[in-house]
Amino acid sequence: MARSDQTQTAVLGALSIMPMSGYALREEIKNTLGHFWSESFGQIYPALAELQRSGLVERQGDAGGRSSSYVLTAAGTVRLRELLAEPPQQNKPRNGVLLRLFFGHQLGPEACRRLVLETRSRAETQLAAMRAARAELADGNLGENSPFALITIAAGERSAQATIDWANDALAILATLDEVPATSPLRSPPAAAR
Amino acid sequence: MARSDQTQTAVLGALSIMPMSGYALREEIKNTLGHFWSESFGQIYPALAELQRSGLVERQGDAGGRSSSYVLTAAGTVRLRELLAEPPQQNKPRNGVLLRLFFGHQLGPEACRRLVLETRSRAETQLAAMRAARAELADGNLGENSPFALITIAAGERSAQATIDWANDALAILATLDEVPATSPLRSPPAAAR
DNA sequence: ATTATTTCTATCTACCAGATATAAGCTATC
DNA sequence: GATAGCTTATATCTGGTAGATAGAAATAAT
Repeated sequence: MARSDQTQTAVLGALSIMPMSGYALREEIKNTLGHFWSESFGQIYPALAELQRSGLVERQGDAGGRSSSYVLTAAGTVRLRELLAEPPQQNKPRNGVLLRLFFGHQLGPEACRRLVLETRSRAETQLAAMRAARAELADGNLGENSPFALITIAAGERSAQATIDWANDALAILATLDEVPATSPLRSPPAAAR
Repeated sequence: MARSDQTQTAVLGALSIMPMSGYALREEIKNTLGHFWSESFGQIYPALAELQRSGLVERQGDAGGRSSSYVLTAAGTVRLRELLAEPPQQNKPRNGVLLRLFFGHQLGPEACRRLVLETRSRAETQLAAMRAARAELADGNLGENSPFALITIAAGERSAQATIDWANDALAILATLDEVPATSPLRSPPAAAR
């Protein structure tokens, strides 16, 4: 599955729920799929052009002018199912917090602590947002998509909770560090072992 | 923090542990930091060139020839601490599994189940790898870095466990779906609500 | 010694993320 | 009710990155 196909999948999927303009696509993806997916204009507009050329999508409303929205064609629906059936490609991990903590010996224990606390705080915010989304879903807004949306919300909750638990693990480990005064964090530490 | 600075941070950090060639850097980053960080040649070599120009890193061994390794200079160590102190930038989420499940109505319940099972299986593998890494760490390989490495391993464990728990949630939700026969997954479903 | 094969190192290209530009509606003030 | 300023909506542009590919050195095989 080529890289850009991933964007096509998201765009076709969103249009399968409701016709939208390119701008609206970005907004919807950000708001509804935001906690596990993201697209930028630079991906969406080329993808729409390509999809239109292939007849998977049609432009509706005053062309040339603005606020033209795109609609899924029958071929587009078929293509969407094909794309969804392909194996997902996982993106490369890049966790800036863990990178900093791995080199925590250079950064110093206090800064490490702050980093962990901030991360925990963000995770708590996300957990609250997921619970709110779950409550809103219970009011029955999404029709047939509801159980599937629930699955993605559950993922957000589990992930946020795991981050909170890990933060507490990390704080405990950092606390044991302080007991041994060891090297001052701002002076040159000895060359690392190995 | 510019984007390429992220790579500089990883490169300087790795070199702070031991001098290495560009190729070895890639290997080390993949093996040791692999579960939360990744770099490609296309990032590492330009970063090394830039770091050398700025005097943060020096080329050691037979220049011109091969197997030249890079060493951190004193200025490089200072720079590394600066970079580590900057706020981490979080990368955009792109979870292909959740994307597919969100549009599960188009994909069909059976394919969804398979997707979840595969994800759980991968998470179990990762959990085992993390536990092995923790055991190896207990044998005392990394010197002063040990507690920090432990923190990143704990993150891997928590994350893997969360994925496993979520997979079980998801399977339960999918099971309730089957009870209502609803629409056949391969025939055109009615337009989604909203 | 010479060729084949693997490993190590570096460059090159198509594509993406985010910033920036442009256009359309909306509000307020005269 | 006209016009200037402001906000929202839409599209393009550019620097930078990922992964593929090329090239060089060493090792192994014959």
